[in-house]
Amino acid sequence: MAIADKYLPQEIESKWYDYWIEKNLFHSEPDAREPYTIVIPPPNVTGMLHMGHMLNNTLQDVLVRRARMLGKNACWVPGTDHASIATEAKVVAKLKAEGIDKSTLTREEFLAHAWEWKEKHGGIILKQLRKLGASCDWDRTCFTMDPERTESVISVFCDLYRKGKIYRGVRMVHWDPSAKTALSDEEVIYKESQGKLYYLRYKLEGSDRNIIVATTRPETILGDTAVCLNPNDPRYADVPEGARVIVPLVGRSIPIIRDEYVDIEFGTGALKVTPAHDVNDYMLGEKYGLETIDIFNDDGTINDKVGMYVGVDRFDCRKQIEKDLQNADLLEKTEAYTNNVGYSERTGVAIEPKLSMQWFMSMKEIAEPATKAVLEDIIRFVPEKYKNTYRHWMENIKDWCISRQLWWGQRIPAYYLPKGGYVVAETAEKALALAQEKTGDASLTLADLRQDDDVLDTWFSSWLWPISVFDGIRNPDNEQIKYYYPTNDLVTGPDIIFFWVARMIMAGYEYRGEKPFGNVYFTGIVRDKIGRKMSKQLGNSPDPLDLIAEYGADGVRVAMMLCSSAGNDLMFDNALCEQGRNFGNKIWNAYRLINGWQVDASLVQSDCSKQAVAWFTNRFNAALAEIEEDFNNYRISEALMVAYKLFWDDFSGWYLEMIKPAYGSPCDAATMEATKKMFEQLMLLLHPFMPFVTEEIWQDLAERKEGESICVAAMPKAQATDEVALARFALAQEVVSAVRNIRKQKNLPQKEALELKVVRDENYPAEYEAVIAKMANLSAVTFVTEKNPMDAAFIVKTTQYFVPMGDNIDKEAEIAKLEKDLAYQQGFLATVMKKLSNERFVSSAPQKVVETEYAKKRDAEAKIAAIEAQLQALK
RNA sequence: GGGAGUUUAGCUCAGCUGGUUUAGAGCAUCUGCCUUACAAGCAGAGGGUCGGCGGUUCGAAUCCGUCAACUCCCACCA
Repeated sequence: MAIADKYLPQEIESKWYDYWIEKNLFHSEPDAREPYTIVIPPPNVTGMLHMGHMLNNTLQDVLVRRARMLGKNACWVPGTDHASIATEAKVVAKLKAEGIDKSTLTREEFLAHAWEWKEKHGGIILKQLRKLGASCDWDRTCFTMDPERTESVISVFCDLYRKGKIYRGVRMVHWDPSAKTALSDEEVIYKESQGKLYYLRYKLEGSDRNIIVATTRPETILGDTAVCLNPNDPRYADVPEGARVIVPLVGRSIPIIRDEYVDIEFGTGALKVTPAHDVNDYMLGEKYGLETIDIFNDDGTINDKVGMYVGVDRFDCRKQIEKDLQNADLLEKTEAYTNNVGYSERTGVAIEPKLSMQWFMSMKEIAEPATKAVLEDIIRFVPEKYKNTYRHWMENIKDWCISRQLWWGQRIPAYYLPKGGYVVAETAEKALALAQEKTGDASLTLADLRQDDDVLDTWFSSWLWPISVFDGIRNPDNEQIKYYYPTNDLVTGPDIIFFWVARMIMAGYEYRGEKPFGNVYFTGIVRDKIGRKMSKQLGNSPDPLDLIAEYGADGVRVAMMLCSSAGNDLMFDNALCEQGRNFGNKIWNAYRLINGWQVDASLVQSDCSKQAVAWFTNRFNAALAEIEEDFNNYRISEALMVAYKLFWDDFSGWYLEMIKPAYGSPCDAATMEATKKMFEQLMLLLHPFMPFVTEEIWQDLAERKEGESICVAAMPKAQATDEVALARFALAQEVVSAVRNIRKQKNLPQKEALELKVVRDENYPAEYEAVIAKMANLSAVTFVTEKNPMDAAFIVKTTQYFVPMGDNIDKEAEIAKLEKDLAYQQGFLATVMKKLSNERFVSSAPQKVVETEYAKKRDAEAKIAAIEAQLQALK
């Protein structure tokens, strides 16, 4: 197979993905190896890949591919989430567009449409992940609403019910009038909204006096059942006990109550109490036995309880009431007011607090082991700062409203009896048996039972995900769950720490007695380059598939990794994709270079090549150690940057240039072999980041058998490095740079070989002389003892070097340069001396630190002496 | 209202338990090169009183206090 001249990622990427799938390289089954498991955060089944997914799944793939190459049995389980509210909303909208109203359909008819929609759009996102190179075990693809997962969810519901952890009751819940369902606390997003504060006149009965009440929601006066004053408010001290007021417009007489809950400072110190539509009012209502008047229909329009504004939407009603109050002279004034309003996370409409019958799960007890696990680092959060957030939420956890008034989802397995009461069971048949037992009526039939209409919160199925994907709920002792659980890493966004992460931990301890994962890596939010969150409305989010088409998946992956440090938001810029693609191009061309060399077996390896091989081997190991350390700390972008520089600067910029034969000349066998070996190692190292280009080259580097792949090749392990040798080589690199600099300044062509003279001392890297000679294009290196006035000079560490310039020397410029350097060295020496002349520093600083200061002093002094000698020679 | 975090070069970020040349990287910028692997490149250069002020210390980007700006989370007093 020949490598193409031009790097065209699109041409290799789909080829290798197909190969990996065909050879079943991502499939995992339990075996003797150590498992490495990740479960994917399941995206919405009908969703499309966005930049957040891109980031998240690239990270997971890097971790999984690396683990696989480290010899672990890597298993990445993919799947999708049924996303009940979001999906149901989409289906309702689609039906509406076709002229079908959901309310005209039966549950079964609606679900048929929903499944059809799911079949049509479902799983597109998983196809898109393949383009990215995601090495998921596709045979294991799960869906939160497939039969296995559904059965698990229902069995957990029944189990928790039997344990007394699930109960049903009327509570004030967050109501979404668009989706017409209750939501959990976590599904409400509070946003500052510009509104008005309305001052309404409530006429005191049997008096001319008005009590002025300030409210942001005048339409709720329809549901007012009291006005509350603070008992310590002197302004109302004269209002008699048992006094009543008239609700404006409505004309209803309601009592005045007194409670210290009311803030004297706010508004007029008088609060209208609407127990059906405000959480705090509800509590007051409970305390004082007030009537509750629910004035809204499920869709947020006014109902017929009061007989006014019937059928009017809540926001239209507010406007109308304002006018009507004004006309009736019951509106004292209005003023601008900013307050926090809750909105539905899914549909975006303003939440209505509403009293309703819902199912809840008590959380306090189940939260305890889960809190402990994170605080004691049994589960490690990366970055650690999220431990605080987690702890705070867990320690103040509230009961979870798990019922939703929707159809798309797992239907609650509660069955109501004809004469009241209900039973909970996994199946209708079991429910019937229970019902017969409970009522003592053996004649009951299935038709007599009515199943609860509600479905469960989507998170009530995804919280089981790390267990349910291995069937660990239904078959707790099966081989799969025993082998793969607990999983290793979870990669997700901090925005779902409560929705999902916390609850999975709780489910893990409740149903496995063990953590669900060892580490949680929290990604940041993908923003555009000026820091705005990427959103559809702003149109600032690139389509990941377009990016892949333009830059290749490897390039986009590199882009994502380059700008992501754990827990920090990342400013994404297309320029990063360019950088990623350029890196692929660099790798490609480096390979083309060595691939083009002829090997002459009779050639003896040059000194330069020998030195190059030894050095790069050393350098590679140093980088490898760094990368291992970075991975241990989940510093993925730093690991990539180390590998990037290793390949670009050290390997391509230095090593290849050192061993490169003259144009048209062959390479010796030893160097060629070593180079190919190193190239292969580099490909292995880079493979988790750039799976496609590395596979293409790896396949070409040697004869491979059918079915072999870099995916399952062994990752190199760091060997000991010789730091001293690396430091000595760095000196040689400095010499080369200095000579190049002289060339540049004197405008000398690269092709013209120069002579280098050295005042040799212990800091001259003689062992790399051949390298210096080749890289700086030197005709000869000679040793001298002093400077010739016609030489250009430079110093590396303490060693003086000269390049004869003939008549090309610019004395003034040389002097200026040397004097600048001298000033710097003198300044530096001064700071060192300041420390050393401080007695307290010498006596209290550690010996080692003092010694390095003395070493700096010696170096600086030697350098200054050398510069001064050169200056003198010039003058 | 409570809590957490951030602030280092034009941009994005490293800098881990204070001492390793008077602060690093990548990108961008500038200069010179179309040198037969790569112009998606090569060679070189410039660029920061580490948000402000104060303190601890022999020594502070690093620890403490304080102020400022920004971000996020939680709570939800109409």
